[in-house]
Amino acid sequence: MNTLAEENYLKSIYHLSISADNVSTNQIAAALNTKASSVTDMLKKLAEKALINYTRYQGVNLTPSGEKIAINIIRKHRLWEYFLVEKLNFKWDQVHDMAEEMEHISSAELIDRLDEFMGHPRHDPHGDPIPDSEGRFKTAELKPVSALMVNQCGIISGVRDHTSPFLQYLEKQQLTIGKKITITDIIEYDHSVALKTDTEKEVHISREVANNLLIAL
Amino acid sequence: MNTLAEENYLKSIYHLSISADNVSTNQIAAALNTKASSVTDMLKKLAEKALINYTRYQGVNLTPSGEKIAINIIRKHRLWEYFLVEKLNFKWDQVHDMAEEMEHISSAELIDRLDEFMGHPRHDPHGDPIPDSEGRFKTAELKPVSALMVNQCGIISGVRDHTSPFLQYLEKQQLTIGKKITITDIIEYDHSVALKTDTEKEVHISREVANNLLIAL
DNA sequence: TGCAAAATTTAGATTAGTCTAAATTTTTTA
DNA sequence: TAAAAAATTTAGACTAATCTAAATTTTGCA
Repeated sequence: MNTLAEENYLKSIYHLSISADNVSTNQIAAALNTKASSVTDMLKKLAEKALINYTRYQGVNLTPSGEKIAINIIRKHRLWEYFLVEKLNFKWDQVHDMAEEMEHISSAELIDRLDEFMGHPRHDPHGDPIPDSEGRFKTAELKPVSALMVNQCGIISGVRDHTSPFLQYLEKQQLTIGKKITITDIIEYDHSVALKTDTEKEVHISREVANNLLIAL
Repeated sequence: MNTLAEENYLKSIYHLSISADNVSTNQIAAALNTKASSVTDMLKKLAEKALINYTRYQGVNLTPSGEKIAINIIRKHRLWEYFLVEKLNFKWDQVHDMAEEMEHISSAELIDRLDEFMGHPRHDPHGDPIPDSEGRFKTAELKPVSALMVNQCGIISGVRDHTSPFLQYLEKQQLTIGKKITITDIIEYDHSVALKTDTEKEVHISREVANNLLIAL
């Protein structure tokens, strides 16, 4: 198997690959809170193991086997997050660090049984899709609230920012996964958005929040 | 916090301390499948951290803070084993290696909630007591079946051997935790034991099995 | 298009944990 | 009770992962 460090690199490369074809050394260093020189060393090792395609100075991308490993770690992370929230009653802003440790538990049998125990959930507490045991999953077409127009409505289905402060703020405003919202006004001046929930609650959110809150139409 | 290696050393020292006051370098090396020289190095580090009392050539024992850490790891191990058997339907002979990884998940809050989720179980699937969040637990006074006399009865409450083959054998003979048994005969020649379960099933076990099967009277 | 800035890699160290082989201490036993 | 055997420690080396500082390559913009 792979070391903990290797797994974390693969996971980071996977996440960074979403928005770019090739991932740079510095991007990885920033994501993992480490130095570029350390990243270079590890990239050589991962390339040696054929988990990434790496050309000096040109950035990297995952090979199919590297991607498979990355997706499996993400599957484990999201299933454990679901477990922590649904079974152990943690809040959605509390579970990330714990899942960060638990995602490295190796047994595939364990994770498949956990999946079954929870009824094969499709999404983690933040709305991110949970890959199945074959690594398959579909990313829903989500839009930020900031992309909607007045009177449009949709269901809160994901977040772009997974940090505690943001999640706690959403929780306080009752803007949680599954809630239906309707845009009531868009303030030209600062691009902030007024909206109401299905319980007729009126909420006013900043442009930044509207950008990080994702909607399924 | 402590590293994974440190935690494993403390746990091993704790387990070995049950049957001896001081634990030797070689005993630890055998338990951890490593070399005596590696153990010496680690003992110096643990002594430096005041987790063990160590005098060169004289073996070691845990300090109160070392013992506290060891018991906490054992608590986590046993709670996860219980989870795996009771919630994920693993057999009692399948869970050791998984729990060996899971015992290093650090969050105390997580383990306390897991404990609560499962209704504060007192014993793991092998009958071993689960320490509470303060590290308290009582070891029941258990006797090996080999210490009983004909017509004595008792409840199967623990095992001395935790290996898969032994546990699988017991399972096949329906000699599992909680079963009530009565000694029907003791064969002088080889010290093997005949017994019957509460379902009137007759079983004949070797001296070795009788030694490793523990009973509460 | 050529040079400065930014990004990346290399070189050389460091730390944790491990190992083998040699040296030392303790224990056993003749 | 002294030598042999066993246990333990020390010395020196190795691997994984990291770091800083210096060297190299790429990029971008004047």
